[in-house]
Amino acid sequence: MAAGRKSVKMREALAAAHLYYRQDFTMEAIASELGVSRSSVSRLLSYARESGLVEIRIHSPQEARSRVEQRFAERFGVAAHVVPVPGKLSEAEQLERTAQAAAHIITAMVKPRSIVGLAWGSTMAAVTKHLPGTTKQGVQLVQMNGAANVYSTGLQYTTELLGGFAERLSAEVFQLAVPAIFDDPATREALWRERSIARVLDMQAAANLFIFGLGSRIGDPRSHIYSGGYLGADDLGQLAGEGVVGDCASRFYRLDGTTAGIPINDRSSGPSFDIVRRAPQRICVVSGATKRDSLRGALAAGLITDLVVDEPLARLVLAAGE
Amino acid sequence: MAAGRKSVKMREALAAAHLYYRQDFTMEAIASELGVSRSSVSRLLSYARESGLVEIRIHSPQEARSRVEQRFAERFGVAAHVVPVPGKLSEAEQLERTAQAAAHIITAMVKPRSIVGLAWGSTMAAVTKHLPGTTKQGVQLVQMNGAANVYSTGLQYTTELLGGFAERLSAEVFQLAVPAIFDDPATREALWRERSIARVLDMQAAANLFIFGLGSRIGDPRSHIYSGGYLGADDLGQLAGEGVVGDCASRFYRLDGTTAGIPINDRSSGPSFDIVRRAPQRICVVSGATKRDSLRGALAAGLITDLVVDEPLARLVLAAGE
DNA sequence: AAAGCTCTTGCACATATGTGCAAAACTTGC
DNA sequence: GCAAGTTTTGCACATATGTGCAAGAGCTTT
Repeated sequence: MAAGRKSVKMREALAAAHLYYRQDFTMEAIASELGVSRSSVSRLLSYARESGLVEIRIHSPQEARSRVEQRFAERFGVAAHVVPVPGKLSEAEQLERTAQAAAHIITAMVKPRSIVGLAWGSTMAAVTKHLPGTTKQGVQLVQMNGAANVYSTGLQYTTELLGGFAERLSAEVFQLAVPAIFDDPATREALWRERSIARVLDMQAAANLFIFGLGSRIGDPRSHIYSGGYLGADDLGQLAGEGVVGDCASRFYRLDGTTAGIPINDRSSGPSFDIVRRAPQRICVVSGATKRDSLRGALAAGLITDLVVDEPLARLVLAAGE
Repeated sequence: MAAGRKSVKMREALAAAHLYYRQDFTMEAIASELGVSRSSVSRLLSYARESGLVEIRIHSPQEARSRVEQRFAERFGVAAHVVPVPGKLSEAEQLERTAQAAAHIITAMVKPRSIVGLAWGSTMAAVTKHLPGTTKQGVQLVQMNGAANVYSTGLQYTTELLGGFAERLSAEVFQLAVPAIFDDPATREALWRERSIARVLDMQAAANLFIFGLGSRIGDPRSHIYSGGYLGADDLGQLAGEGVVGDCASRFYRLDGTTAGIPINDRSSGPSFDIVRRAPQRICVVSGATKRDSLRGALAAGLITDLVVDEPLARLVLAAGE
């Protein structure tokens, strides 16, 4: 009986965790108490941590909040979590660290029965890798923007991404199997009337937590949307002409946060910013200096309530606003 | 500047904790990143854990709740935390374990701006030793029952106990400097009208969390109240005659939870059970087989909402109720 | 400014912990 | 009921971590 085995493991892990973390037993002692080998105890404890049975949280007394975080609160009204990155680190390593911090912050913010909206993207993919497991009840996870493009349905990609996310949060998944950017706005309107799709859109509007990265400025090869066959050459020209600095869930915006008069948005599968702002908590994860203007625009648009950002980028944005 | 040093340490500990617990760095790596020696990092991390900067919590998914805990919920309507104790352990070691578990549960239940009522006793003394530090804001700690007796004012004892508790919770202390049991009920009435005392009594009534152990059956040398000069020989005879099985904050009760007609209660410094039951959460910590009937009585009196108990005692109580 | 004190640091060592590997236990499919 | 496949276990080793001690830094007192 597979389920039985699992629950035995869980109980043992729980017992081991108690003895180890609460009573400061050595693994050796736990081993003899549980009647298994020391290495099994080591593995049980790993399991307990990874599966979320044991949660380690770090409290920052507010005096310890960094200057930078305070200034984000004052200037933009967002709760910033600034991730320090030491010395010279590649952009990829910076992203990893930021994603790791974000994963824990997200886990702490998802409550039982939350409806969580998730915009796919490379940042979110990085976050997923670091999410610890939890045992929250009744969480629902909604995909915010489509991922199909000229070359692929994106199903593989989003299924993996959302699936990873959902597994860690033990959530139910609602996928949005449509193109990221439609060729014809009328197609979107038609699909949006399909009940199977409309149900997902309703859940988006009801989300109480929205988690997203930001597309960076045009031409950045690391943002999927600009390089993955989602946009034609004429589209890119149009975005440049309108002064677009980034996107959030496939919706494009300018440095001042406005979206009006950017035709591509009429073909986007992502939610309008009014829908986004309906969610009470909106966590943005963003890393890397190239995202400076994306972040400035998203802040101007009021998309963000909670920001996870690497320190250099945070400083850049503060400096740019002066 | 002492404050400055402390806050530097805190920031470093926080940074180290992030790198260690979030990013899985080795202490060696953290050391080179922070520019200190590896052993300092080890010490910083200890500090972070002890000071409550890092909190380790253990979640029990309810399927993992033990049979015993479920039966406590069904039979008595209390949330029991059963502490397993392996094989043969002395009563003192059992108490230590139970106290250690209780310390963590208590820490998790104290919220910012809580008013916490605390009944002194040997169980609480054991709990105090294991309380981790926290940085909660605006917690107030109220002594529920006096501790003076024929030989001592009890000030030393309660100051240490409450002080230890308060320090870990960064709470403000309200002591009740009166005898545990008055010789003359009129003295109590008079004192109770003193404004300095009345203020403490008001706080007791306003407590939202009440934490207490239980006095065990008469004659048990481990319960202070029966051996510390609090009660005369005639008092003890009276308690026995009335079928008293234990006390909570110096108030005595019978196996069925009743208190009516026990004259000593009129001279007790502790709160009436009606006052106790006013607190929405009432945590009882109790360990050791001799407390069986004390616990049964306290359960019958409805004093308990959350119970921390060692497994053998829990089983005894369940068996006795059948 | 020196002496005396306390608190912190790094070193070196003793333990404690993580992990690849082969054997064992257990599952599954026939 | 057996064989192939999968998972779990303990062993042995390599690392990682905790801690007593002596030296150093920082602060206080004279």
